[in-house]
Amino acid sequence: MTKPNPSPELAPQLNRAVKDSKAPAISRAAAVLRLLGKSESPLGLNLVARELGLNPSTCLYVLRALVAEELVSFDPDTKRYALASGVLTLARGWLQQDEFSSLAQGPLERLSRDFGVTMLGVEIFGIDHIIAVAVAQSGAGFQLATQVGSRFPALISATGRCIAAFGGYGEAQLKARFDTLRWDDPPSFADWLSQVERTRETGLGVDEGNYIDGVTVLAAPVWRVRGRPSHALVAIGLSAALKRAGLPELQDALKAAARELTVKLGGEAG
Amino acid sequence: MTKPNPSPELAPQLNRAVKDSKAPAISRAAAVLRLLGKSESPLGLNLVARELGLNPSTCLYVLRALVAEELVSFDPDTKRYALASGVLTLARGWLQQDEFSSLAQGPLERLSRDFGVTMLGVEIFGIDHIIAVAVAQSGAGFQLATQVGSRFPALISATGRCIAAFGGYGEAQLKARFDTLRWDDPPSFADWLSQVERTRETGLGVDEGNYIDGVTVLAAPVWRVRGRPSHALVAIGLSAALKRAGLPELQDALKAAARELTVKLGGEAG
DNA sequence: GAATGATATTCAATATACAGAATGACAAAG
DNA sequence: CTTTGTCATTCTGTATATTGAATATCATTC
Repeated sequence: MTKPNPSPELAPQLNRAVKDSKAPAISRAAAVLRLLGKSESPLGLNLVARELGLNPSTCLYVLRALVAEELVSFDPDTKRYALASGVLTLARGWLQQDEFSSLAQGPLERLSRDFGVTMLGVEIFGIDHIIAVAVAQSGAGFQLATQVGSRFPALISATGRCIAAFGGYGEAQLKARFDTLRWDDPPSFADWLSQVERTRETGLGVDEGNYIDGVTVLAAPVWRVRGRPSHALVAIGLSAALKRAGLPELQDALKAAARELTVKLGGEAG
Repeated sequence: MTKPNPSPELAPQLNRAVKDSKAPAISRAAAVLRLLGKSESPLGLNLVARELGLNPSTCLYVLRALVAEELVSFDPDTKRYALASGVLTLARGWLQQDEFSSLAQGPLERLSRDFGVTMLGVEIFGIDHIIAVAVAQSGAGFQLATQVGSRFPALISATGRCIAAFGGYGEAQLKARFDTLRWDDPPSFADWLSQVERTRETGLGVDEGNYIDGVTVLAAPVWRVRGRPSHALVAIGLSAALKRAGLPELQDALKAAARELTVKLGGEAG
């Protein structure tokens, strides 16, 4: 007889992390922070505890400690917990240290302004995922808002073509990942592979409305070390607007910026 | 006989946090994250332990747990630890939830573009400090770079005039804080008070080269609830360039944007 | 190549963080 | 007004996270 399990839980993965760790409280704290970060609204103690499979008592102490560290805010009236701006201060420390994000910010803003597109600098974590580490919005017209810290599957959209083209992964491995992706208008694996091949030739990943309907995404790889790209520069704009703004010019400018960054980071393409 | 204390330490405050906490590991983890965030470069285990007054052994487990949670990165060759991009993902969760930062981003980008200035949205934490929670850079010309998460003393610069003007703090309290501030060109307390008075009349904080030589800063308060301002919109630009761009127009636009945000947040000035 | 000093890491005893039960606090339903 | 249910919080014994010493690893110097 197992216990009734009234709501879906993130417990299993957390339990694995807690087991064999010499500092389980930290795993729990991280899980709580992530849960609060995902949530739309502040959460009560029991909800957090249930969701993570924690003992409410333990969970209370975790939350109290996080509140004391100003990573979590607590509303005494509603007894609800939410992320506090302390997490921003941590993020700032990372941003300052990260060479890529520091170097990329300027070029991203220039491209964003010149072509009226949203620009991202992303860090590539193997074949698994990418994270937006620098953002520049055009400010004009529609905004395709993405925030720093946003996480995407590695093989999605234009960056995905770059990672597939230059990451040195086997076709079987790519296929397995590819099949898990969600697109507005999914390309066939064969089509996608030929686009990847094109990316290998041109040095530029292109996604024309596959990922998001009516939106064109371009991505140019950046190398910190030889081997596989560590980052990418990404341009995002409405397909119609991009044609007007001069797609070829943007493509060239994007590739040039990526090349320049690769040099500054001491890397080398290929 | 106390132990020799070869290097300055952050230990005391951490020890206080650890005492009486039911989750000391979390306090330690937070301290480690902050230390790594402040550091220019990756740090070794012993350095971290010494700086925080932790047992190296304990510190190792803390760092391992943080690495497992992808909040800290570890270079096996150099055995150095640094913040990892996981902290960005946490920050993103906060940004998404925070009503002010979501609502402010658009207006900030518009003002930044229209007037060629760096724009900040800051959250006010009483008389103690403020944190930049939204940033828009002009991209053109010199950049006065400030990152999301940056922390400043509450009473400094233009925002300081707003907080002093509308925070309802006593003069003695203000004086005490004021005396701790560092400016490029410090105003006298009397001068500063009269500027605060002006801010109370005009609804706009102005700092002309006090905080940073040659740089003018404007700040307009935003109210989430009646009482004292919860946030502010800040414009930063080279004094010379701002005069050319049309300072009065920027002042009006800034105040208008702040008023609009106050309404959207359901607040009320005063 | 041995010795020194600095690291990082493991290990075993013990102070204590944690789980579970019990108690308060509060709101909604009867 | 009482009951019922949910939620937050306190309390207590015990499994275990923490500690400090011991060990391992690696440069650096002699």
